[in-house]
Amino acid sequence: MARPRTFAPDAALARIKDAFWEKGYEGTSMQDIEAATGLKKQSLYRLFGDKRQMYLAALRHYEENEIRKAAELLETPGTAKERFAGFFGHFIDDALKTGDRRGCFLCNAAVDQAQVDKETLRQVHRIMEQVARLFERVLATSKPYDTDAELTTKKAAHLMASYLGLRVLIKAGWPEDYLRLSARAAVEAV
Amino acid sequence: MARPRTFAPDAALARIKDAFWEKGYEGTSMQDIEAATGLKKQSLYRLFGDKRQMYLAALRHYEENEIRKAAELLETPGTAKERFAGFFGHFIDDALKTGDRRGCFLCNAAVDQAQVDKETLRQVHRIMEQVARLFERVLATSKPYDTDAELTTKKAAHLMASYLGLRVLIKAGWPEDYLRLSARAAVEAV
DNA sequence: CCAATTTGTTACTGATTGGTCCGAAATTCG
DNA sequence: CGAATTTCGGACCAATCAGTAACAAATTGG
Repeated sequence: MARPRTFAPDAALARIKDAFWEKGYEGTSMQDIEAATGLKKQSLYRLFGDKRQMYLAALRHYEENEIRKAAELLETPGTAKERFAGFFGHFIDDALKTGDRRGCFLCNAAVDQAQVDKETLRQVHRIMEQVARLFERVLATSKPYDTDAELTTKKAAHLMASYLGLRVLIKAGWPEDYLRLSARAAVEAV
Repeated sequence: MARPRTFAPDAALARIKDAFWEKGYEGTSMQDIEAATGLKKQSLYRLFGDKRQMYLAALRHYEENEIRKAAELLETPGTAKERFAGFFGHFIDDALKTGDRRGCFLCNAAVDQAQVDKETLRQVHRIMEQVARLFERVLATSKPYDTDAELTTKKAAHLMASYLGLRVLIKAGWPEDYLRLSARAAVEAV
C-alpha cells in the first residue's frame, strides 16, 4: 500500500559510516553524507533521525562489521603470540596496501566525540570492552594458556593500548619498519 | 609611536591551544577562540593569520610547553623501568585528579587533522619523532643501558604506541585499575 | 482504476561558519 | 600639543551549517 524504498538502508549506513570514519563528526556535513549515499536529506532524516543518531548508527555498523571481521582475524590456529602477530600485522599490511589512513573508527570516535557526547562515550567504551574480552579469550585459549585472571587482564589491557597506539602511529605517517617494530614488541610482551 | 597591544601574544596562544585541545579543529569556532582569549577576531587574525595557522601555532605551543614538561618528567634518576613508570603514572594521576580527559593534543591532532592537512601531519610526525628519540635516549642512558640500537628503537616504538594508546584509553573512560594495568605491562616490556 | 500512503525532490529556514572592512580609541614620537 | 600609527570593536559578508515544510512521483490494496 506504500511505495517501497529504492535503496538498502544498511548499504546507505555503510556509506555513512565511511564518511564519518574518514572525516570525523564535525568534519562531515550533511552534504557529504548526501553525496556519499546518493540519498537526499529528507530520506536520511526520515530513516535515521538527526546527524548525531546517524553517527551512533555508524558506530554500531562499525561494531557489527569491521570489529566482527577483526575478531575473525584472531580466530586462527597457533600460539597466542602467533595469533596476535597476525592480527597486528593485518592492520599494517592494510594501511600500506590500500593507503587507508582512516585509522580505527572506534579510536577516532574516542578522540573526537566521546568527550562531547556521552552516548558516544558509552558506546565506545562498551565496544572497547568487548574487544578487551576477546583479547582475554584468545590469551586463555591458546598457548601458553594463561590461567591467572589478573595477568590475562593485564596483558589484554596492554594489547588494547598497543593496538590503539599502533593505529595512531599509522595515522601519524610512521614508516612501515617502525610500525612493524612497534607491533613486534607488543606481541613479544604477550 | 604606536599603541601597544594590551595582551601577551603567548598567553593568548596558550588559550587558543587549550580551546583546540579540548574541542578539536572543527569543533572549535572562531567565536570559541574569541571567548577563550578575550580578544576580538580582528586582533586574532592580524596576529596569527587564519584559523589553520592558529591551529599550527597551538601545536607548536604544545610542543614547546607540554611536551617539554613531559620530557622533564623523564629526567629523573633510576632505572629505565622506574623512569617510564613515573612517566606513564603521571598521565593517569593527572587525568584522575583533574578529570582532564582532553588526552594528548598531539594524538588528537594525528587523529582528527593529520589526515586533512598535510602541514599538520608533518608537524605531528616531527614532534612524535622527537618524543621517540627522547625515549631512546632514556633507554640508552639508564639501567640496563641498552646498547643494541635496533632493540632500543623497537622498545621506543613500543613505548610510543603504549603511550598513545594509554591516552586513548583515558579518553574512552576506562577505570583507574585498568589504566594502571596497561601502563604496568608497557613498562615491564622495557 | 482509484484512494491511500510512503517515497524522493526542491525550496527554504534561521543560525552559524570563517573572514573582511572601516571607523574610533589610544598611545608614542616629534 | 598634534600627527602618525597601531590596536580595537562592531558591523558586515557570502557561504555553509543542520534541519523542515511542502509537493510530486510511485506503488499497493481495495
